[in-house]
Amino acid sequence: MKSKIELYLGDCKKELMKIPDNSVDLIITSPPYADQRKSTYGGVKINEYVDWFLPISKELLRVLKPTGTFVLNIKEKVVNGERSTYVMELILAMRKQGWLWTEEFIWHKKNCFPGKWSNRFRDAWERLLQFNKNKKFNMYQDAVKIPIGDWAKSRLKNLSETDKIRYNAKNGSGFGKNVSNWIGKNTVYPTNVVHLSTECNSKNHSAAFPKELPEWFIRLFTQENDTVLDPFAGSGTTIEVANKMNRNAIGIEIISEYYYDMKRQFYESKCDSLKKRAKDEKAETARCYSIC
Amino acid sequence: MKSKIELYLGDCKKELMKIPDNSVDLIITSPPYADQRKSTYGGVKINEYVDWFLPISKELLRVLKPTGTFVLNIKEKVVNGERSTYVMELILAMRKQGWLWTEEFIWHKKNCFPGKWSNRFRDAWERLLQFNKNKKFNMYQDAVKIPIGDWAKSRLKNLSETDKIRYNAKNGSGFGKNVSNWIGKNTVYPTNVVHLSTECNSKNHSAAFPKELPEWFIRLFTQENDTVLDPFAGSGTTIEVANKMNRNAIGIEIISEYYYDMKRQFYESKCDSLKKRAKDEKAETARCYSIC
DNA sequence: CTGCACTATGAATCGCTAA
DNA sequence: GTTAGCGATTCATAGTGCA
Repeated sequence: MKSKIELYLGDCKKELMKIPDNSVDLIITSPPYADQRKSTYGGVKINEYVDWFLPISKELLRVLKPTGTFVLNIKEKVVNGERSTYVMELILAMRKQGWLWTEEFIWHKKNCFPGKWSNRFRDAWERLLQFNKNKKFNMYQDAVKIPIGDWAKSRLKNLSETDKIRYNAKNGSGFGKNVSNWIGKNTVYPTNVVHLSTECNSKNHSAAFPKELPEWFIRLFTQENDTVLDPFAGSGTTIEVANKMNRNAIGIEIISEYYYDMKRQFYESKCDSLKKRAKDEKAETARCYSIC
Repeated sequence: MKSKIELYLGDCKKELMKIPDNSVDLIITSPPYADQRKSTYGGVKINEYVDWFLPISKELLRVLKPTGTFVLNIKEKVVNGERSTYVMELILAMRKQGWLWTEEFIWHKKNCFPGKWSNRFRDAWERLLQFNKNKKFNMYQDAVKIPIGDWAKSRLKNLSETDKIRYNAKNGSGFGKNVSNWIGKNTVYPTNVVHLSTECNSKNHSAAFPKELPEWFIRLFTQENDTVLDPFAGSGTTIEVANKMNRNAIGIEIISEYYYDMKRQFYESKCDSLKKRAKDEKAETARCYSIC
């Protein structure tokens, strides 16, 4: 089964209406932040941001499967020397709308934007807000396990007698451990702090969304042939990653330049792979060209 | 000039009234989180938390100098599968009270609490909310610069693959115990993500945060002989650090056991230092003992 | 005094059972 | 219905003691 790509050109509030109820497994997106990227998106004003986003999140709530997850990458900007509060207000409003605010992951940016100000340091993190429809949702934790820390190598080399049996914490918390369970273990589960670099090679689009970010959440919250939606697709990072991971991808983009860039990109890559296959199989390449 | 320690036993809402207006340069504290530490602090209920805290923050606003800073360490817990929203509601309420919410630092905990659940990962971060009275406040950024350059570069070059995955940007976020050693070397300003371990002391009461945390903010927001206040002093980590850094320290603690522990601790250390000095100067030690 | 082995434990969370 | 208590689960770090 081949995974599909669907692209829509237009305002996502309207385009989302074309998507059926309960059909998407993961929504992951980085909407235009308030009052930023004015030159491209026209800029949503800070005090209008919540009102602007709520109709969209309402549609997202409709199209998401009950077991699905919505990951919202956002960070409030500084206004008049203060962090503005629209993100917090948005969370409160979305909960009233019916969303569950399950978790807040932190994206710790390794190489954050340079700069120096007298009253603040560089901003090295963004919010990755996890919303769900139900308390029960799909999560595939084993898909994102990471290598165990170096401490384990020396720690697990020689086990004491107490290590081999269950050790119960003395503080009465009921917490204990059995270190010997860790023998042979090479990987552990990550935490809610995601630690990635920003990408410098972003093309025209100003969003610095490294591929690893959607990749991590796609692995965590979907399986193959599931459907991933990015209602602010931009240059199409999420769509590209989802497709490579054999997930069906739906992208909506309001700016026609980005939309056509995506079309070209995914056509071309599809074309390339057809060409390659055709060559490999020594089949006629003409058919490929006619498709492209 | 010798730095002073003032300790108060009692509810900080009342004890704060003894402190004059505009007299404190830095407030740094970690109040009991909602519904946590029940065994010691009785536990403040989530839906009463904002109402409980606002009278305290009102007093804090009064005692803080116009150029001063308030750093609040807090993190919301999970309730019914959702992150609770009381911290966000507190921020919104404190802004109405007159506070400026200048910044949110992230404390990325190196050794977070273990555990495994089907629907979430371990929580590895806490909020460090920075509030101010005015847009202009004292900030001594040079005091917290961290090293970069040949040392960091060569260190980074030789990382193994697993190290690369797990590497926690020492160049952007960490800060060590001997920052003074690095003066003269290549240094860079840190970011708004701080990366520290929780402390694993085997003392009677667990310190809420590692010494490096108040140390960092005291360096960043105060100079010698400034005044640091911790209205939830607990075992006295902040007080101890402030005193060692030659800042005047004010601590308030409601639990008499902790209060008397602090008294004893700071008496003893004062006594120890007097003893030492007396020995060094070959003066009579009897005077010291009479003080203790 | 350095290095290694080993101990202790930390603002946790979920699901079940009992009242 | 609702709440309160208990068992199970888990990783990385600092501190201590000894060679």
